[in-house]
Parts: sequence; structure tokens; C-alpha cells
Amino acid sequence: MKNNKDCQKHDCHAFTKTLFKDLFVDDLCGIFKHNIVNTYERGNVLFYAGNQPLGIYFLCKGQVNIYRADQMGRRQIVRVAKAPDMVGYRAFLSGELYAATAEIMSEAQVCFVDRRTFEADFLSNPRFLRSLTSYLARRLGEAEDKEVSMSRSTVEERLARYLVKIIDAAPVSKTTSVTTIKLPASRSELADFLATTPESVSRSLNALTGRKLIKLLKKNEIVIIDGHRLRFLANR
Amino acid sequence: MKNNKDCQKHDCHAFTKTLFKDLFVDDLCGIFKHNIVNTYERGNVLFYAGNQPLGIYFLCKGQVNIYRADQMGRRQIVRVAKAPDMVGYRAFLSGELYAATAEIMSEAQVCFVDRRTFEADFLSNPRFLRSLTSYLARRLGEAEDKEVSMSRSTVEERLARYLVKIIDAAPVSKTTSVTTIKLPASRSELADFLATTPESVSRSLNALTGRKLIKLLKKNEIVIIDGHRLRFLANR
DNA sequence: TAGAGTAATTGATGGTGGTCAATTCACATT
DNA sequence: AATGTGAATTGACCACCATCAATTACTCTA
Repeated sequence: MKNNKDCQKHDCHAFTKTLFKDLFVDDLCGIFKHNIVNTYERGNVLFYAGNQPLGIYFLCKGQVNIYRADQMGRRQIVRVAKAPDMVGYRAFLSGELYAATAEIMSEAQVCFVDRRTFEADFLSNPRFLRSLTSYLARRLGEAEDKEVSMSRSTVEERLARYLVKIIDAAPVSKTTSVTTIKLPASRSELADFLATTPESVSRSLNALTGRKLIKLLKKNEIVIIDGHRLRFLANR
Repeated sequence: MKNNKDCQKHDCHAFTKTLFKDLFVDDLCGIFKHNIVNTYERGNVLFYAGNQPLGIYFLCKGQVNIYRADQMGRRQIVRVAKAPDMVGYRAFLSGELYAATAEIMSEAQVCFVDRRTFEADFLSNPRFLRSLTSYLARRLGEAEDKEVSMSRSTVEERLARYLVKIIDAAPVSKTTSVTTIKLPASRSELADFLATTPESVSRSLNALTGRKLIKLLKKNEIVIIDGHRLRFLANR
């Protein structure tokens, strides 16, 4: 992980557009430019469950998986953070130890803001605080959604929901109803996210193919054949 | 639901002691005394999933279950709010519609603070705002805990976790290791909370009895025989 | 292009728990 | 005590899915 000064104005724009819609760019920019941006590669770990939070990580580029692990060593991916996003704020803000581990999934640039700076420059800014509550409330909603989903849906339905989420996140060409998407994760990672096993992911993918909702291509590419029925399956 | 002016100083104390530890009593008191306190009885509904949030509910007395319902009509209790606590803040703060329904479980006194007042008197108070982020972060942690619990544990383990939570919440007499607690919910409500069925709750209760971890008495009372092993089961 | 090493798939099997039906229990009312 | 009502329990059955093992498909390197 090398050190540079890369997290500049255009990064601030990205954050204010998605993460903190109500914030003005300059608020964030003024703060960001004084802080350290590190580059991490796949497999690196930002923090481990059980550790003390030292500050907040702003993800300027790349992807971070946040997972918890139970006694049996099975991991469960609680959240996938993609730039621009914050990482490590939950434990920090609640004053607890990290309950999860944050692992870099693709080469990432991360702007670390230490405790003192975050308190002084972020938490003292009422506009930021207000945005933060809204952000936390959204996250809480997502977590509760997933809780219900995990409790009440079959693996196939959870997978369908995941696919729909991917579709909606991707910039879709509106020209045709047939869409091709690329799975951004291995079977095993998917299993960790859906709280199941690689084998079951495989079988469910096949089941969806059998029902003619999707078609599997090489290279982890998937053609959405019947997005409508996929969506129907997704919210059951 | 009748109207009175009951939510006074001692209620504020309760809130600042548990809900917003960092807040000074007077902050809350000054705000509370101008607002309306209603009394609701069991079965009443504070708000329904799909509705627009109109404000925030401060629960001064009683219990509220917050549940989501899927297409099949099965409910899942996402949270149990006991006084003193806030209800209805998630959707309000994220600017979404209610995703859940809030139902009174035992006679409750609720202080409603409308949108405008909440914005003006609460959200404009930096100290409150800061407490709020901490509160939301704690809730988020709980939701993620439950997500993992739901995904990875058996009904028996989830039940054990629930019992442990009850035990820890109750003021325990330290004199003896054998504790008697009263189940505060019917099998059916428990099933909704644990994302299972009344039948399975019944069976799991029996299973725990068979393993000599608990003993069932009349009147929904439970004797904890082996709290240690119960705890062990609870965090698997 | 061959081979090695990893990922993905497929098959067989057992456990957990949901569903439906029948029965028992608890409690209130008369 | 008799009766009625709803909750709780029990039993039978089956769907879903985790597990383990075996096979096939991919990908990277030499």
C-alpha cells in the first residue's frame, strides 16, 4: 500500500452526489485534501472484527467486502461497499469494537480520516451530521430488508433479488429488454453474501436457467431473459 | 386514545439515561413539554407500512412491535421497542415510506413530535444529532447481528439467544444461579420474532427442556436450569 | 499445447423445519 | 362441575438445503 495525494476534487464530487446528497462539495473537499490516501490491493484488510476503530475510511475507488464470521468460521458478507462510500463508521459511531472485518476485493484507494480529525472536521459540521443520519437510516433499512429476506426466502429467491439489484445498479441500455450482466463475484463469494453454499448457488443458478429466467454464458456472464418474472420471484 | 399532558420531567430523565446518554435532560424536556402525549391500547397501530411518515413517536410507556410483512402475509418482527425509545425514525430520517407497521403491544403513552417541530427542535440541536448517529449506529449493529443470526442459526439457537436476551434485560437476583423468567410473548409472537412458526417454537422449547437447559412451568414461566450452556448455545 | 491447480458442477444423503391435521391444555363463563 | 373457546402441543409428511464426495470445466503457466 503506497501513499499518494490522489483524493482530490473529483472524488469529493462523487461523494456528494451519492453518499451525502445534501452536502456541498466544498465542505467535503476542504476536509479531504489534508488527509492520507492509501492504495490497497485485493486481499488486504482494512480492519478486523474485535479491533478498536481508529477512524473512518472513505473509499474513493474499488470495492470492500464487510463480513462477519461465526464460530464455525463461516463468513457472512453483511455489506459490499463500492466507491464512493464510507467504511468502518458503524463501530466508530456507536463506540463499539468492530463486529466485522473489511477486506479489499479490488484494488482500492482509501482515504483514512483519524478519530480526532473526524470529530473535529466532520461531526462538528451540522450539515454533515444531518446527512449522516439519513445515510445511517438508509443503511438500517437495507439491513432490515436483508434480515427479512434471509429469514423468509429460499436461496433461489435471494439469488433472484441479488441479480435484480445488480441489474438496477448497472447502467442498462434501454433499447432491449434482454440484458447481459457480469457476475462480480465467484460462487463462493456469492454464497457468503446470500448465506448459503457455493453448491446451492450453482444449483439455484441452474434452476433459474431451467425456468428460462436467465441464461448462463461463459466468463460469469448472465443473460436476463425474463426480467419481469425474475423481479416477481425476487420479492417473495 | 385519549389526550393528556403526562410526558413530563421524569420521562425526559428516562430518555436521557438510556436513549441519548450524551444529552442533557433540559434539552429534551424543553422540547417535550410542548407536545402531545396520547394513550394507546393493545392492538392500536401507530403507523402502517407504505404510509408517509408524519413525525416521530417517543414511547414514554408501554411496548411497540415493529414488523414487516411479506406477500404471503407472514409477519416478521424487526424490532421490539420498549419505553423509553423512539419509534418511526428510520423512514422519517431516510426520507422513505414506512417499510414496517408499528403496533402497540401493551398500553402505551406516546409523545408525537411532528415533522416541523422535530426538524426545528431536535435536528437543529447538534448534541441531539450527535446522539442520534450513535443511536442509529447501535441499531444498525443489532440489525446486522440479527441478520447473521437468522441466516446461520437453527431455531433452537435463535430461541436460546432470545431467552438470554430476556434474562440479561431482567433485573436478576444474584443470589442464585437458577432464574425464573416470564415469557413476555405468545408462541405466535415469538415465532414472528424468530422468523419461524408457533409449532417450531413449541418444539424448540421442548428440545431445550429435554436437554435440561430450561424447565417449563405454567403461565408462560420458564426456569433457567443451565444458563451457562444456554449462553453457549446462544452464540453459535 | 499439455498439465496442474483451482473453480464449478453434479449426485447422493440426512437433518432441519414448515405445513396441515388432530389432539390436548388452559382458562373463563355459566 | 360442565362447557366452550382459543392457544399450545404433538404427529406425519415433505420441501429445502447443507454436507460430502466425485466429476467436469476453467485458467494459468511452462
